[in-house]
Amino acid sequence: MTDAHTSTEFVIERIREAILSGDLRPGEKLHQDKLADMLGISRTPLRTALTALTQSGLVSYESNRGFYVREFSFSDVAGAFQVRAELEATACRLAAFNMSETAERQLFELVEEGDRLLSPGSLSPENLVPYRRMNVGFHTAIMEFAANPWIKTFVESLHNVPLASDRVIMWRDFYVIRRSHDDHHRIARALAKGQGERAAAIMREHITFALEHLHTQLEEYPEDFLRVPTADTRSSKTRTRRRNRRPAA
Amino acid sequence: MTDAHTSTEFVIERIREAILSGDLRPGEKLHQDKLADMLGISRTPLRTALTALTQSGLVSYESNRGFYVREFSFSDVAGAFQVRAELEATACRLAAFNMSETAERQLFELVEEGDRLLSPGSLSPENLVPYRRMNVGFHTAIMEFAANPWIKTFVESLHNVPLASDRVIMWRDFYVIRRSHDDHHRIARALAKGQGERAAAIMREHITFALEHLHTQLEEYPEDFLRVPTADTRSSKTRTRRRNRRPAA
DNA sequence: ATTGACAATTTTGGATACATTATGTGCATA
DNA sequence: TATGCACATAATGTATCCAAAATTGTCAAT
Repeated sequence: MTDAHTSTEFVIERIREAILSGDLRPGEKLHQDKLADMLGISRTPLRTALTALTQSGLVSYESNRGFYVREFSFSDVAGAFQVRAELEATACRLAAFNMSETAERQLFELVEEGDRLLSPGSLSPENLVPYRRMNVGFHTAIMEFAANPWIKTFVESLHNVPLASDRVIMWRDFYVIRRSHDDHHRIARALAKGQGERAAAIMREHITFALEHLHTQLEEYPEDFLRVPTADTRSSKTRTRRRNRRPAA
Repeated sequence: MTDAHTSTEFVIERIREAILSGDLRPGEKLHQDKLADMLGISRTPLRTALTALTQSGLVSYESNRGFYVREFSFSDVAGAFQVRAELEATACRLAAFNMSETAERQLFELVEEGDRLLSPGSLSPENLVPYRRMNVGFHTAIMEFAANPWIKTFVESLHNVPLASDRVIMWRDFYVIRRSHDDHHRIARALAKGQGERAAAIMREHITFALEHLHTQLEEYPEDFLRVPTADTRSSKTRTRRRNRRPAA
C-alpha cells in the first residue's frame, strides 16, 4: 500500500490526511497519549511524526504545552495563493528554456486528458478525482521542467494550507473549470513556443483568479468548506489563562 | 543565554550552527549515539532535533539508515538565489502598499546604520558582524512590511542553504559592498514613494548579482568558502555497497 | 582474487519507565 | 465573591531498554 518503512512515516501520512480532510479540526489539541492509542503505536514515533509535521507547517507546537492542529486565517490562505502565483509564474519563465520534445508531449497529453474529462459538458463526480490528478500533474510538470527544486518544494508546502490545497476544486461552476482548463491550453502552447513571459502571466492570473473565486464561493456556499477559523476555537477562559501564565516563566 | 526551554530546542540550534559553520561537513553521517554523547543528552531529544532539521532542509534522512548532513550542489545554491530574488522582489511589490511612517523610518535607520559602517571607506573585520546584522535587518523588515508570512518563511529556509546563507558576505571587494548598499538606498526610497515595481526590480537584481558575484569569488578564492560538495564525500566503497543493497529490499 | 552466503556486530526504530513542567481543584484569606 | 496560594493531577520531555534492521567481517566455493 504505502511505501512507508517505519511506523513514523506511516503515521505522518495518516495525520496529514486527517488534518487536510478535516477529521482533525484547526486548533484542536493533539493529545499524545490519546492519539498514540488511537493509532496503535507508542508516543515515540507519534512525537517524531508531530515534530515533522510541525516543520512542514500543518501542526503548531509550544514547549511543554504540546501540539495543536495549526490554524490558518483567511489572510494566510490568500497569502499562500499570492506566493504560489509568483512561484509558479517563475516556474513558467524558467521552464520555457528547458522544453524538450518529451516535455512538450507530456504537457499536451495532460491537456488532452483534461479535454476528455470535460468533454461531456460537465464534470461528473466520478471524474473529479481524475481531473484533480490531471491538474496536479500539469502544475507539477511545469515546476519540474523549471529545474529549480525549491519552487516545487515550496509550492508543495503551500498545498498544506487547507483551503489552498489542490484538493479543493471549484466544481460548482462548469464555466470556471472550462476557462481554467483553457488557461492550461494556452500555457502549454506558450511554453512550447518558448514564450516564457506569456506563460508566466497566464499562470499568475490562473492562480490569482483561483483565490478570487474561492473567496466568492466561500461567501456563497460556506458549508461546502471546512470552517476557516477566523475566531478562536478554544474557550476564552483557557486563552486568558495562558496569556497570564506565560510571562511568569 | 538561549530561550530554548527544552533540550530538543537547544540541540536543534546547536546542530544547525554546526552545519552552517561547517563543523559538520556536507554528507557526513550523523551518528546518533556519538552525537548524543557529545551533546550530553540521550538519543530521544537528538532524534527529535534531527527530524526537525530534516524538514527544514539541513539534514537528509533514509529509513533505517540514519541521518546525514545534507549535500547541496552549486545548482541548488544558484536555485536558492533565483527563488529568493523572486520572493523578495514580490515582498517589495507588496510592501509598497503598506509603508507606514514607522516603516519608512525603520528602513532609513537601517540604511543610515549601513552608511556609518561603510563610511571609513572599507569594511573592517569588527564591523563585519554589525554590517551583516544590518543587512539581514533590512531584508527582513521589507518582508515583514509585505505582510505575507510565507515569503519570510521560505526565504528563511533558503538561508539554510550553506552558501546562500546571509552569513556569507562578500568582504573582499569594497566597491561591491558599496554598490550593494547603494541598492538598499534606492530600494528604501522607492518603497517610501510607493514605487513597488521599481523596488522589486532593484531587489531582484540585488540578489541576482549576489549569486553572480559569489560564483566569480568561488572561482578566484575557493579557499574562502567551505567546500561545496560537487563530488561525493563518502568513500566510493560505501557508496557502491549501498547501491547494490538497496534494490533488494 | 572474487563472489556469495552466513554469522557477529553495530545502529536504528519503537516501547516503556521516569523526571519535569503545566494544569486544575480546593481551601484559606481579604 | 474574588483572589491567591498549595497541593493533586495530568501531560509533556527525556532516559533507558528492547526489537528489528542494516552493516561488517569471515569463510568457503568457484
